[in-house]
Amino acid sequence: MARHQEVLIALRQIIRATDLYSRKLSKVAGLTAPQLLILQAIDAHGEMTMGDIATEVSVSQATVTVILDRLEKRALIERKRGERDKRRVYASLTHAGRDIMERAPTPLQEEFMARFSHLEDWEQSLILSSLQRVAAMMNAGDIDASPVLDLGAIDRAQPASEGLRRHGSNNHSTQTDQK
Amino acid sequence: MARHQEVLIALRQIIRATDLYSRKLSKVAGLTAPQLLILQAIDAHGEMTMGDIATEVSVSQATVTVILDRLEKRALIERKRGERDKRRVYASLTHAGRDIMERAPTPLQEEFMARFSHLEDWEQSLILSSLQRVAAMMNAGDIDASPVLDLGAIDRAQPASEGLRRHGSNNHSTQTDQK
DNA sequence: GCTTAAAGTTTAGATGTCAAAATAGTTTAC
DNA sequence: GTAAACTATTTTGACATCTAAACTTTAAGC
Repeated sequence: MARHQEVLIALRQIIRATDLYSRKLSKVAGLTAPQLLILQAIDAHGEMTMGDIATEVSVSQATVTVILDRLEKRALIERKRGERDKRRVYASLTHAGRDIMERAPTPLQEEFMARFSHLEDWEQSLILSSLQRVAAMMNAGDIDASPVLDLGAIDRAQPASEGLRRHGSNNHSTQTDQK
Repeated sequence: MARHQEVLIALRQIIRATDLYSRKLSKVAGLTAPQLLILQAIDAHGEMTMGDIATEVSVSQATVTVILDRLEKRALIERKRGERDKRRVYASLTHAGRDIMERAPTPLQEEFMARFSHLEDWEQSLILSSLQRVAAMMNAGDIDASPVLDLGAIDRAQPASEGLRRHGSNNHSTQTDQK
C-alpha cells in the first residue's frame, strides 16, 4: 500500500477514535469534547466573546454559537450583551458550569494519556513534533516560505499552533468572510 | 504548556484541516472525502455490502447507509439486494460513479501530499509510524498486550491498520450492538 | 410449521461542523 | 448627520457521524 494511503488510514482512525471518545465522554460526564474545551477556555480566560472562543479552540464562530446555545440551555454558561459595544456577546461560566467542568475527565482519552505518558521523553517529543508537522503541512495554504520543510524541524518541537496562526490569511481563520 | 495539551491542539488542527479540505473537495469535485473514500473502496473491491464498506473505511454502518443514500440519489452507485441472502445489500459503482471518482483529486490534501512526498524517506516513515502509534494508543481499548508500547516500534512502520483490526473485539467494530 | 434468536440494514435523534446569508450595531466619509 | 463600509453574532442549510431502536430476512429449535 502506498504510504500516503497509510497516512490517510491512520488519520481516519485517529479522527474516529477522537469522535468516539467524545461521545463516551458525553455519557460519562454529560459533556462532549468540544463542549468541555469551550468551558475550559472560558474558565481560563474569564468572559469571552464568541470570536475569542472560536479562535481559541479552533472552530468557526457558527459552531461556537451552536455549542453555546446548548450549554446555555443547560445553564452551564451565561451570555451577556456587551454594554460598550452591543454587537459583542460575552459568555461566562455559571456555578453549575464550573462545577461540571471540574468534575469532567480530560478531553483527550485517558487511556491515550496514560500510554503517552509512559513513553520515554524523547518519544513523546517525537510524536508531538510529528503531529505538529502534519498539522503544519495541512494548513500549509498560508505558509509563505517553507520553514517546516527543513529537516532540523523535526526535533525542535516548537509550538506550531502559534506559528500557524500568525499567518492568518484565510485558511482556517474562522471569520475570514471574504464574500 | 503541558505536552499532552500540545498534542491535543495539534490533533484538533489536523482534524479541522481534514474537515475543511473535505468541504473544499466537495466544491471542486462534487464529492466529500468520505464519499470519495467509499467510492474508491467499492471500485477496488467490486460489489460490497454495507458492513464491508463500514469496516473498510472505518465508519459505522449507519454512516455508510446515509452516504450511500446520497450517492445513490445522484446515480453514482447502485444497490442490489442479495439473492441468496436477502438481508444483504450490495453496492456497486455506476458508470457515472466511476467517472466522477476518477476525475476527483485525492482525499488527502494535495498540498499535504506534495509536501509529504518532498520529505526524505526516513522522515515519511517517522511521521507515518507516529500517526500509527497515536492511532494505536487511542484504539487501545482492545489491544491485549502492548506491543505498540515497546520502543523499537517507532521505526518499524509496520501497517498498524491491519494489526488493529485483527483484535476486533468491540471498540470500533461498527456493529457491536450489545443491547 | 411456528416461534425465537441472530444478522444485516435502515431509520430516528443528537452533535459537531462549516460557509453563506441575514441581522444588528459601529465607524468612517463626505 | 446620514449613507456606506465594516464587524460581531446568529440563522440557515448541508454534511458526516454516532448510538439505539426498528425492521426485514434467515436460520434454528421444538
